[in-house]
Amino acid sequence: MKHLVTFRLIDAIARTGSIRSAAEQMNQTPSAVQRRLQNYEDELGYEIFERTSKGVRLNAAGEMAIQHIRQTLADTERLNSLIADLAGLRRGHVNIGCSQALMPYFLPAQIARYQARYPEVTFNVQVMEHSRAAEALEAFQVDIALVFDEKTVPDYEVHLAVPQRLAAIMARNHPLASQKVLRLRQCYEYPIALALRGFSGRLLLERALHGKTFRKPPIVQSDSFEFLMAHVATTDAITFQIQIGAPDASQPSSQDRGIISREIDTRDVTGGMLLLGLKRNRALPVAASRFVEQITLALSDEYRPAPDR
Amino acid sequence: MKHLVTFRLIDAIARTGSIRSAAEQMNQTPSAVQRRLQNYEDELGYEIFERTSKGVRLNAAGEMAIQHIRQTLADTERLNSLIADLAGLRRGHVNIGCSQALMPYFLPAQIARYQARYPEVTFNVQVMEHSRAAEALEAFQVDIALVFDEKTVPDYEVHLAVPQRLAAIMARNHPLASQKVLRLRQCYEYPIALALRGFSGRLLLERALHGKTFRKPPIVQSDSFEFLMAHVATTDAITFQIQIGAPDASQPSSQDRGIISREIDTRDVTGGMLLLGLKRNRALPVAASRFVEQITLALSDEYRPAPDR
DNA sequence: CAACCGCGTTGCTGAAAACGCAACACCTGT
DNA sequence: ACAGGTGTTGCGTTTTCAGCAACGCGGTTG
Repeated sequence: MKHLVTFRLIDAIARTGSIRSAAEQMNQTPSAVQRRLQNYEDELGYEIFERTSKGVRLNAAGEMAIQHIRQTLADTERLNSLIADLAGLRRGHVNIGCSQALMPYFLPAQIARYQARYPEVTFNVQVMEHSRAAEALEAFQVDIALVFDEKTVPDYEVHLAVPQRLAAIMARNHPLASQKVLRLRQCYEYPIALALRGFSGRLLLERALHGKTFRKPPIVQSDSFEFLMAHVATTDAITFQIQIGAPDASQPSSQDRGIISREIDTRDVTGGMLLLGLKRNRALPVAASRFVEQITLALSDEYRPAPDR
Repeated sequence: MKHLVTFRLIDAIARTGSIRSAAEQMNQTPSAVQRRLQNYEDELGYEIFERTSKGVRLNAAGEMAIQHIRQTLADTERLNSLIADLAGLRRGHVNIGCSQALMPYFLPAQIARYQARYPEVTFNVQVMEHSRAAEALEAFQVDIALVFDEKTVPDYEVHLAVPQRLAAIMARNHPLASQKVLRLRQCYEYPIALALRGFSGRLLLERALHGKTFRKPPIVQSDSFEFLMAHVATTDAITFQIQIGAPDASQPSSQDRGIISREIDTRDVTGGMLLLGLKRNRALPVAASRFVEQITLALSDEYRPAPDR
C-alpha cells in the first residue's frame, strides 16, 4: 500500500526512537524520512515527536497519533486478509506473543496442524511475559497473546482461560516415575532444579511452597529449559513446569529423550490460568481468527475436561 | 490529509455510483479519479467495483473495502478532533441524523446551548427515518442517530432510550385547551389532521387506534408539519405529534403562534421510545462525544422523571 | 577546551508520480 | 442510426518525492 509508507515510517521512528535508525531499517535516507514526518506533522497541524539531542520521543499528541497509525496499519492488513480469503487463497500471517511454556510442545503442534490445512499462512512466535504481552497487544505487535495469569486484572480481552496444573519433570527411570500423581513433599526428597524467578512454573511453585517446612533451595537454577531438561535426564533431580509445557507421553517428541512428567496433587498447588488474550475492540485478520478458533477448541477439549491425564 | 484523497474519492465513487460524478464532486477530472481507483485496485490486487454500462457498483470485495475506507476516514477525523482538543481549541464537527420531530424545538435548543459553550463546533443535521439512520450510522455518514423505536431490533448501539408520550396539538383557544391531559376519544370529537404514514407520531397513533370505534379518517393529511400547525391554528382541527416535537409552553418559540399542545392519557396510547443510536465499536470524535453527553443529560433530566409536564 | 560524533534539518537536483486534456471504446435507450 | 451517458488510455505538463551533501546543534571524549 502506497499511502501507508508514511505510517510505517512513523511507526518505525516511534519504535526505534530515532529518525536515522528508522530510515536505515526501511532502507531510506534520513532526509526522506524526515520529510515525510514533517509533512505529516504539517498536515496534522501539530508536532508528533519532541526532538531531543539523542533522537526523538513521542509527545502527548504523538501517543494519540501512533495509536491511530497502528490501528490503521492493522486494519489495512485485516482488509488484505479478508480480500485474500475471498479470493480463495488462504494465506495470511499471525503474530503470537506467548509464555515460554508453550514453546516446546503446544504451539509447534498447533501450528503444524494449522499449516497442514492452510500452508500459505505464516507465523511469527515470540516469547514474552505477561506485561510485555499486554503492551504488544496494545501496540498491534501481536495478534494473540498466550500467557499465564498473574492475578492482575488484564487490560486486554480474555478470550479464553483454562486452568493449568503444575507438573514435575524427572528422568524416565526416576524412583518417583512409577506414580501417576505426586505430592510436593515427595519431590522435595530429591534435588530440585528450577527456572529463574519470572517463569510461570516457578511462580506457581513459590506460591505453593509458601510456609511449607520441607522447602529448600534449588540445587541448580537456569533460564534455559533445555539445560534443565538435560540436567534432570542425567541426574535424580526434579524440576517443575506448567502442565502444557511438560513432556507428554501422548505427544512423543524427539526432544524429550529420557524425561517424563508427573502431575502434582491439586491439594498441594493451586493451578494457574492460561489466558488467551486479544486486543479489545479489534477485528482480527481471518488467519489469526481461524487460529484462535483452533487453539480454543484444542485447549478446551484437551485440557479442561481431563481430570487426570 | 494528503494520503486520504484516494479514500475520499473511492468513498465518493461508492456513494454517487459513478466515477465522473465523483470527479465532479471533488473538483477533479475523471481521468485522475479513474487512475487513483485503478492504482488502489492494483495495490489491493482485486477489483473493488464492477463496471456497468451506466456507472460502477461495489462488488463483494468492495463492500469490505469501503467499510475499511470509511472506518479509516472516520478514525482520521477522530484523531484530528483529539489533537484539536489537546491544542485547547474546542472545534470540531458533528453529523446528526434524526427524526423530524426533533427539528422544531429540541435540536435547535440543544445545539444553541452547545455552541454557546463551544462556538467553534459546527453541526450538520439531517432528517431521516429509522432504517436510513441505521445505514447512515454504519456508513459513517452520521455520528449520532436520534430516531423513534419501530419495534425492530436495531443493529446499532442504543446509547439511551427515553419513553415518549403522544401529544395533541390544537389552537390556543380550542375548547379542549382547558384540560391538562386529554383522552383520545375527546380529540376525535373534532376534525383530525394527520401527518403522512411513516412519521413517528402517526405510527404511534395508528397503533393506539387499532380497534377503537371512534376511529375516523383524517380531514387533512400532509407531509409538512408547518402546514399542519398552521391548519390547526386557524381551525378547530387537532393534530398529533410526539411529545418532544410538540410546542412546549416552557420553551416559547416565535414559531408556535396560536397553537398549544396537550398530552394524551397514557391509558390510550402506549408511548414510543426515542433512541439515541451510535455505531457499535466506534470511537466518536470529542465534539460528538461531548454533544452526546449533553443531550443524554437533557433527555434524562427533562423527559424521564417528569410524569406530567 | 577543542575535537568529535551522532542527531535532526535544509538546498538543491534529477527522477518519478500525478494531473488535465483530449480522444477513444463501449453500452443503452430513444 | 444516433445521441448521450459511461469507463478507459496516450501524452505533455506540473507537482511531488528521494537522494546527496552540507549545516547547526547538543553531548561526549580525548
